[in-house]
Amino acid sequence: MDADPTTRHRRRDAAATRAALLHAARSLMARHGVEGTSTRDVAAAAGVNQTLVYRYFGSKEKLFAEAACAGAESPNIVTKTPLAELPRALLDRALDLTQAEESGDLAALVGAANDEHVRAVLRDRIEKSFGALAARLDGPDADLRAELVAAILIGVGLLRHKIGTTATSTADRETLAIYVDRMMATLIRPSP
Amino acid sequence: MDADPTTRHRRRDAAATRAALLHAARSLMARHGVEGTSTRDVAAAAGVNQTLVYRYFGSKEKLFAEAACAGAESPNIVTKTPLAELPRALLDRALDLTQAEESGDLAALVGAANDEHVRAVLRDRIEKSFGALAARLDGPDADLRAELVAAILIGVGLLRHKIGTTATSTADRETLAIYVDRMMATLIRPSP
Amino acid sequence: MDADPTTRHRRRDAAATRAALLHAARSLMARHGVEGTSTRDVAAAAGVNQTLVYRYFGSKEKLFAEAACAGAESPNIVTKTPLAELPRALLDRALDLTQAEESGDLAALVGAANDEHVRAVLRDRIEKSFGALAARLDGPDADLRAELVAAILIGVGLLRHKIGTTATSTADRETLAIYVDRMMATLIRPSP
Amino acid sequence: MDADPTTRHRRRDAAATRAALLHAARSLMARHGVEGTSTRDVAAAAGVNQTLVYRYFGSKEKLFAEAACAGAESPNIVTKTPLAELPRALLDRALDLTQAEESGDLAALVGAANDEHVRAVLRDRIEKSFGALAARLDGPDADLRAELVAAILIGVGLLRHKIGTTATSTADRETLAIYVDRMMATLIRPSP
DNA sequence: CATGAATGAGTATTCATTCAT
DNA sequence: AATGAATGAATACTCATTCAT
Repeated sequence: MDADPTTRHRRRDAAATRAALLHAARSLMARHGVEGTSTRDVAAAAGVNQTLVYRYFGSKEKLFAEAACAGAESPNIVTKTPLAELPRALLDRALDLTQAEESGDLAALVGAANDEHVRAVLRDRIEKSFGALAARLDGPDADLRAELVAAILIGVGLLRHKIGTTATSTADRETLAIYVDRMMATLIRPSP
Repeated sequence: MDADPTTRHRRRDAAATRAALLHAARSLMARHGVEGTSTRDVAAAAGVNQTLVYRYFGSKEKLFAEAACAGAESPNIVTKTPLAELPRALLDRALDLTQAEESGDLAALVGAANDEHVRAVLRDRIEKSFGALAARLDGPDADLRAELVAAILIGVGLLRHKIGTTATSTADRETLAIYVDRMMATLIRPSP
Repeated sequence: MDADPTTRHRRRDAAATRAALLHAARSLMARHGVEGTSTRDVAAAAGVNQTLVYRYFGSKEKLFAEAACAGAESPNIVTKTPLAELPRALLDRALDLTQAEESGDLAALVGAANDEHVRAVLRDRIEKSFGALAARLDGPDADLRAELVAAILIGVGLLRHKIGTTATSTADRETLAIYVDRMMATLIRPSP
Repeated sequence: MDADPTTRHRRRDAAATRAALLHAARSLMARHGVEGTSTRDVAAAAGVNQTLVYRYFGSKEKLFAEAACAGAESPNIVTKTPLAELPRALLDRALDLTQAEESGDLAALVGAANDEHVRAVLRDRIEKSFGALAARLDGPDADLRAELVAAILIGVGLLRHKIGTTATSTADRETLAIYVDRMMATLIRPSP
């Protein structure tokens, strides 16, 4: 598919270039934050020319804003998983770094959200995803309780993958799941 | 006696200048992250000349590393508060923005930790503070459970003060305390 | 076709820009030394944007190192000129300031060599150029005698063009040639 | 002489501090040039406070200008040494690095003379020292011939101590003296 | 006499961004 | 569609210099 004789310069089509830039942006953003990542870094990681950032996204800020939303299109976990299994499902997703880089890990994005645009995108994204969870919760303060589920994921994800405190980083997933499940259960079950 | 308008040069008080720089660094770091804050910004916020950053701290990185440590000297809450009252005490401290800026709010620091030096300082700080809590916990995985207490504070703090999701930002403190208390209780009480 | 006043951006000619920067660097370096010349000065003298120094050379040091090399590609004088005529030929070249600025005058470079990188380049350059002369000399200490030929050119060049002592600066070239010829003759002729 | 009980802060008297600064300035200037040496470097090398540069010399430029003249007060070599022995005497002085740093080696100063003030001082110094030699020379162009004696010292000194070309750096002094003697002889003897 | 505190202008270097091809 | 050339504003950091004690 690279041998199309009509393309000379064009190894990748536009869509692939865009996607490569978004992927690189997400990955670098998780590690170094928005301000700590240059458009040159992103372009280099994507293997394309720096100016294509501007061709496809208009500005650095817009690139990162779009990078922060992309991947949020699969909130199926939140809406489809039986509530009893939800904590474990969410934890698995949060701890799967590969998927995290692909689809934009919540904790990584929160940790990188020092840019107001990114923050706005992220706010919307969280409210939409966990708003869907709130709709499934009985009892009072459903919105708040749903957001607190997100808070746990964010806190655990940051300690494990960004700060790297010993216990949280080295705990095996099963052990971690026990405590996360207990914490989230207090939020998901209707108040006693 | 500080308002004498005839002085062109600032009051010559090394300790006060250092402290002003640290305070400004902590405040800006919480809002814009380390990479998003310039030494000029810090100096301007502190009302002192930019070069004093270098006179007193040697480099931007060292300034922020020290800013991330400072304030950790009061872990009395963690060690002295009765366990039953600890969740509320920790939450109060985390939500008190004034004190947060003074003494280095945990969530704010985590959100700004895109710099490896800052991360290292923060890791040590968390492990020391919450290691002291772990020592008070009965049952297995005390270290992990203590760190998860920190995770909750970080998650809630970031949602409320940095991302600003609606429910968490607007919840009154009493309501928030109910759920935080329940979550933390599952960690603090010996496992059933 | 270079004088079109409607172009805001300079003519896009990478080779010309590089060359202009090298030329400016050599010229300023001769007058103010490496440490005394800023990249802004160089860019301004070349009429180009300062950042192009970094695009084309990577750093100030590399710019000046390359400036110190360039021009050494014409050691034909040393290898081709009959030995009897060599002193005059070398003197003419050393006193021709126009050519000196173009191709990197020996004395000027030596006078500017307070940077270790520049010194290294210059050392190699002198050893190569005057090593070729040594190969043509009969008798003992050929290498040393060849380098002493260079020493004379350096000493005379510095006194005449940099320090500006009266006699050496105002002497006409013919008179100077008499004495330089005598001095060099003692080096070039096989020892008696 | 340090135990005077009436001095508290004053380890060195004013004259000693001045001298220490001049000594340090000369030494650093020879190695890194004027522009490459900061007043802080000088003060540190002299073991005194940086501001004393301004107390004693008024400015960096004046410090270095004075450093460039100091030490020139012993032109006895030029005036007293029998002409036949002069080349060797001058060479010995030029190659004695210890004395060079103390009294301001000619070549080192020339190599550092990228500052106009320093150049002016140096010009005067050379013209005075070697003007005294000119007065002893018979025949035409005495001034020029005397300056060319200086040129040889400068060229040899720079190659040997600053650039470090192999032959000149490694030659033993006796061998070097042979050729320097021959070169200078063509200048000192009345023209044939 | 000596020193630490403070300053503003400058340095090398990198950034996001635009132009021309 | 894609690329190299060019730009101006910013960044971290250093300098020579002055003030206050």
